Amino acid sequence: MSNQEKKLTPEEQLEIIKRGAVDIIEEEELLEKLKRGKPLKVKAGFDPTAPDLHLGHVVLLRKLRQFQDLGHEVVIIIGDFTATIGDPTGRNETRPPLSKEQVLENAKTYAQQAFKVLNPEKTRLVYNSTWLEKMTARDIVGLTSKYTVARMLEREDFAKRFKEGIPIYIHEFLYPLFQAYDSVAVEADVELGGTDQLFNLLIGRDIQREYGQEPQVCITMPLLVGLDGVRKMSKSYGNYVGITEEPEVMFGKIMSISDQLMWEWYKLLTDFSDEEIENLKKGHPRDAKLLLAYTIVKQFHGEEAAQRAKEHFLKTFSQREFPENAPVYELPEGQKIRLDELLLKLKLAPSKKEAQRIIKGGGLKINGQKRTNPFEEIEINGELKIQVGKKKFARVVPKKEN
RNA sequence: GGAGGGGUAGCCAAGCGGCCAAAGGCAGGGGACUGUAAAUCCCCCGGGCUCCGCCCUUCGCAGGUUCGAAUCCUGCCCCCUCCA
Repeated sequence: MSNQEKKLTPEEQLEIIKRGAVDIIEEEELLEKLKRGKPLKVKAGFDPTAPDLHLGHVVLLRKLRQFQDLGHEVVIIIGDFTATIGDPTGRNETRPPLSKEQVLENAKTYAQQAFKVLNPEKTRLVYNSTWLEKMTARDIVGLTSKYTVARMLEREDFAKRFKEGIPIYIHEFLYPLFQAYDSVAVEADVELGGTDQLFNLLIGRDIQREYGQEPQVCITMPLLVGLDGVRKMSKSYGNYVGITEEPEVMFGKIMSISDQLMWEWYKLLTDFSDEEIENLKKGHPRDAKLLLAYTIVKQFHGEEAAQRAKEHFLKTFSQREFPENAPVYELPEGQKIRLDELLLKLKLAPSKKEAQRIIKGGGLKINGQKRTNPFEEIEINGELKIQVGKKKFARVVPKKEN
């Protein structure tokens, strides 16, 4: 992504902003705002309950970065107030409210990660507790009196639950209102979110109007589908690629996505133009995927690391070489150990039972040789290159006794 | 406040006195095929024991009945629906 600021006409800016976006409400309003020539305040909210950003967040961050490159200001709202109250949906009971310290800590690492995409100089970080915590009961009543239950129930999720008699808690109505109030507090010109946020973003418009402000323009970005190819990328589904993950890991994860998904990722996570993508589609999908992985890893770890990760990948998986960076374990020379116990010890299996299953199933190779008897004993008297399945490796070296 | 339904392995969901470590599905793991893709096929999927068998822990929690309980009884906790 280029760093330089471009002076573009409002129409040209709009073209860039529209790229990849699902909804823009309203487009004319956005153009109007752009025409004024003043930097816009572009708001996006982040939930500081989990401190790790993944590629799903990056879709949004990239769009924000585009705004910055067009000369606008990004306001990141850290939802620390909501985080200390707990999860609104009531489904994840196991998400305990976070302490103030935790939230601040998370927010810090959050920002650090976000700045791998965003320009720090054009980013303002604000905590919504700053204003939400100061609200009195009277203020809250004031806020809630500006919206109706009927309108709340327009939200698909609420409507469905209402119809099916699944409980909706009162405070769940409060969350969208608080988020909307954030827009009032920062006087947002534009708010960005995932498509699942559309409803909440729209409430922001209404509430801003109620508070005498010009309504924000709402822009939604597609939700990035995760590694499983089905559900949206989320840490809790385990189908994510964290942006702080090791280059090799990141590369490998990206290589494992389906071909179908790959094109979506190209659109949402890279700067390749539509024509370039069309061209790639004509080649071998594997090569396109290698380029995708390389491009994304480069974004977060730099060119050199990306190159290294690619080579590592090719060696290990295409040429099936044993990776040099496999974890090394020392075991006393001469020790005899059963294969299932060895796997357990090397953390290549969660239990002895599982280790036995893997071995019986033909999933263990030692120095390139398949071993299928879990009860076989092996003597440690030389380096062992252990491979479990396709992805797990470890190296055992004998440790001489003194 | 009243009536009814339910809590089973990571999730969904059968089972309703022994043959239940508990059907089936999903997720997951291993193998084959490949491009560590998808699709497909095969195997596995609580833990432990050198293991064609045995032992331990598990069916909301705590007790009880029984030779024997996820299944029956009692109490408790939690969830849901309908009525008020």
